[in-house]
Amino acid sequence: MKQTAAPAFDDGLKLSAWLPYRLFLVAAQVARPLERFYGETFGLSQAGWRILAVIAERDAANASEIGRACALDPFAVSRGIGQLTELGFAVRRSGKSDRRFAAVSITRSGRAAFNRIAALGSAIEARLLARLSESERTILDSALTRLEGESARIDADGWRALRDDAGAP
Amino acid sequence: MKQTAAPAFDDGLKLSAWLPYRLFLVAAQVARPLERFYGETFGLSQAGWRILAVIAERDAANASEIGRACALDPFAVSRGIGQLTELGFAVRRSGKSDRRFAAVSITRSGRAAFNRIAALGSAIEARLLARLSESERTILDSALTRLEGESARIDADGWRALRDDAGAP
DNA sequence: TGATATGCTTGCACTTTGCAATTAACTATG
DNA sequence: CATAGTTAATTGCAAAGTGCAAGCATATCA
Repeated sequence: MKQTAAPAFDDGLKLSAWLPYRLFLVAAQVARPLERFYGETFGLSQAGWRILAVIAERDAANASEIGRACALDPFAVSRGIGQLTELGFAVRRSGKSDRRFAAVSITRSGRAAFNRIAALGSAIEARLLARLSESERTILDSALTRLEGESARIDADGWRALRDDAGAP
Repeated sequence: MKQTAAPAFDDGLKLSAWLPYRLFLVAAQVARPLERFYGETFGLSQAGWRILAVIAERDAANASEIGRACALDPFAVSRGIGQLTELGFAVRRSGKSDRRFAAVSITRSGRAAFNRIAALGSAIEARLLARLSESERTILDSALTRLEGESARIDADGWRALRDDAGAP
């Protein structure tokens, strides 16, 4: 059968108006300059930065805690920690009671790097928040909390559950 | 110098409360099941899906229009179109007036695939929106419009501009 | 008719990712 | 106190994705 340009009707999904795409777009556009900065300056990957941010706020985390805190699978966490230790930004010591759990901590120079990256991160957030009113910020905050919960459920349920929602396409 | 676990103060950035990360998290969690679906079902990549969505709503787009519409660079667009044509979801014809511009159109089966993916996409969006009140949706919509604009500017300005904002870290 | 610019594509090196298999450490059981 | 089973983390490798230089076709200008 010859392939032809097809005139036809659509599901009404318009990419630029589809909520998940809009969220993605803001996140991606804003992440790019930051990523460039820590990539060029420290040779840090995205996963590395996320892990660095996690261990900057809790001391002696193990890999699965880190993974949970920044939505990375164990492989990515392991590699990210490897990168951070090579850069001298983190140290692994094996856990006290159970030595399967590596206790990962940030180093002095890791914290210095974190602070420099976080300063840019905060500047980005500030520029975004400057476009919102006080009440919009409050509403966005509480809405995002619910969206985080629902999106986690959607992810966990998988697409088969969605197909049933949608009336089995 | 020996690397040691470092007790110290921080920039206040907490990953889980940082707006860009929160937006990213929702977008990523929600994208995963959809990606799995179109990957397993059609062998489509993320870029492929975005392009498919774009050519589903405008007929005979050229590569740079597509790129602008879904935030992909020309390389990614070219490869994505390649994938779509291999799958029989799109056709390239060379443009009428200027033959450097290839006119890309969706095919009948491309539209069928789009409709099935879009049904899931709409189901996802519906589940997210169900967690918001009517007024929250309105506010989120208008807030996102401004955030999209600001994030595009942040991206365009690059990180050096941010450093100046932040007080030169 | 060059010379230059533009839109797009291709090839190639590099990085990231997904997954199976492995190691190491702990736990429960006969 | 073996030993079989579980859990946390790591490693190796193939596949997929990305970034960039160079290339090709077309168009425009001098």
